[in-house]
Order: sequence, then C-alpha cells, then structure tokens
Amino acid sequence: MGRAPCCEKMGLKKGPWTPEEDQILINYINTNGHNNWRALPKQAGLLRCGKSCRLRWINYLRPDIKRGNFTSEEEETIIKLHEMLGNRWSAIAARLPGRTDNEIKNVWHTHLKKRLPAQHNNNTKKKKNLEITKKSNKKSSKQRQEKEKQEEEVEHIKTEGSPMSPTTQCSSSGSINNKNGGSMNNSSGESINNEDDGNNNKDDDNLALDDDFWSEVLSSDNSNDEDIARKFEDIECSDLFQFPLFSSSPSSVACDGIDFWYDFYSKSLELPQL
DNA sequence: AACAGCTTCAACCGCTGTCTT
DNA sequence: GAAGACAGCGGTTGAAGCTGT
Repeated sequence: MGRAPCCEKMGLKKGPWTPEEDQILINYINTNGHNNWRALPKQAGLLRCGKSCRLRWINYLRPDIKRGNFTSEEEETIIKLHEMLGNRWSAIAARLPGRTDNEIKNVWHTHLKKRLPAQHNNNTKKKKNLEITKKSNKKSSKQRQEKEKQEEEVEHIKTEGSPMSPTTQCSSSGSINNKNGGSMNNSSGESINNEDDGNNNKDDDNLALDDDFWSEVLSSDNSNDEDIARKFEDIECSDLFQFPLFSSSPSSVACDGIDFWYDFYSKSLELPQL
C-alpha cells in the first residue's frame, strides 16, 4: 500500500510555532473546526503540514488543555495506568482529562520512569532468562511460541483467574526497557510512595505486570488480538465469567480492548490474592 | 563568568489502522 | 478486494534551559 509523504517538503515551515501561527490556527479551528487536517493549513493560510497543525492543536492550543505541573495524584494515576496499559499514551491520556498523550509521555520519561520501585528487580531477572530462551528460539519458531504463550495466558486465566502472573513475563519490546537495559530497577531502591503500596507489593508477588506483558497481549498484530479475543470468547461462558471481576461487563471482552484491559486489571487489583 | 553535562519538552518522523473509492 | 488518503499513535530528536564545576 503506497503512501504519499505527509506533506510537500518544499515551502512548509518546521520547528517551533510562533504566536501568530498559533492565533491563526486557533481562529480557524474556532470558526471552521478541523474536519480535514490535511486541507486545514492551506485553508487557514498556514505554511505548515496538517500533521503539524493537528499536533499543535492537540498538544498545546486546545482550550481544554490543563497546563502546569502534574499533581501527585495524576502521577500516581499515570504510573498505575502505565502498569496496566503499557506505553499506550493516548489511552492513558484519555483517562486524564486535560492532559495530552505527548505530555504524559514526556512526564513518564523524565520523571516517573525514574521512580519505578525496586519491585522490578525480580522481574528483570526472570525477563533476562526469558530473553535468552527466546533469542535461542526466535528464528525457528517465533510464531508458534507466541501462539503458545497466548494459550498459556488463557490457560492461566482459566486456572488462576488472572493473566497478571509473573510467569507471563515476556520479551522486552518497549523502548523503556531497551533504552535502559532493564533499568526499571531504581538504583536507589526508592519505591513509589503511595497508599497503594500494598497493591504494588501484591503486584510484585503475584500480579507482576510489566509493559512487555501488555505489549504482547495487546500487540498491534491484529491476528494475535483476534486470536486472543476469540479465546476469551471461547471461554467466556465456561470459566472466565465465573470470576467476579468479569461479572459486571462480560460483553466488554469482545468490544473495547483498552477499556476491557483497564477494567480487567482494575478489578483484579480489587480482588484478594487468587 | 564560562563551560560542560544534564534535563525538559515541543515538535518531527515513520508506521499502522481505518475509511473511502 | 485492492489501492489510496488520511488521522492518529508512539518513538525519537534537538534546542533551550538548568545545574554543577
């Protein structure tokens, strides 16, 4: 599938926006809305590409943007949501009114990542072992392994009622892990200081959940998603919904991925250790 | 004061998913 | 069903500001 370049490179401005450009964009969107980002800069008289306009509007000019430092509550929310959703910044942003995915991503990389507790130490060890195993098998049977892994997940849910087991640690795929080489460990051993420490510990013991789990479970590979969804559907009546955490919205399994996982994980945290 | 190293964050890039033709 | 167009997402970059020496 061919794809035209985002914008004609010639003649379009790049770099920081000037107040004048901001004003033009705001005025235009206020009067005309933003039905077509690609056509917008031309119509508004801006020498920018549509993408740039969209980004500027969403991340900076939108009237409902909440500016200023993140509150500790917001930070805790981001940390928790990141545990659940991984690097799905837009999904996280959707749950933090007035905050943008870009902002959240920046805050995560500049502040929150460093605060991750030592709880990841254990996971890192396991992860390393798993990575070695995976590397050795990668070439021969990557697909099969993934399928098997998914089946293990489902099996786990069937038997233990939660997919958040440490045994489901997966390979590192996110930039965070890659960049820091398992640096989810905090050298100072500082732990997140909040009222949910109990829960975090529980995570550590039993519900350990890192990006990798979600990035694989929620992998962008459609076939995997479909497989997983199908598997959940297969077991939904038999086993899965016997668990209270599913009882409220069983239909969500097949509908909304992120909401489902959010719900899933939230509720799993409310449960006593299974 | 000057410099180097570090941090922050706005913006860009490239890819994917979805919709339309 | 294939191809094109577009929106949206996440990773990355680089300039500006900050801090330490």
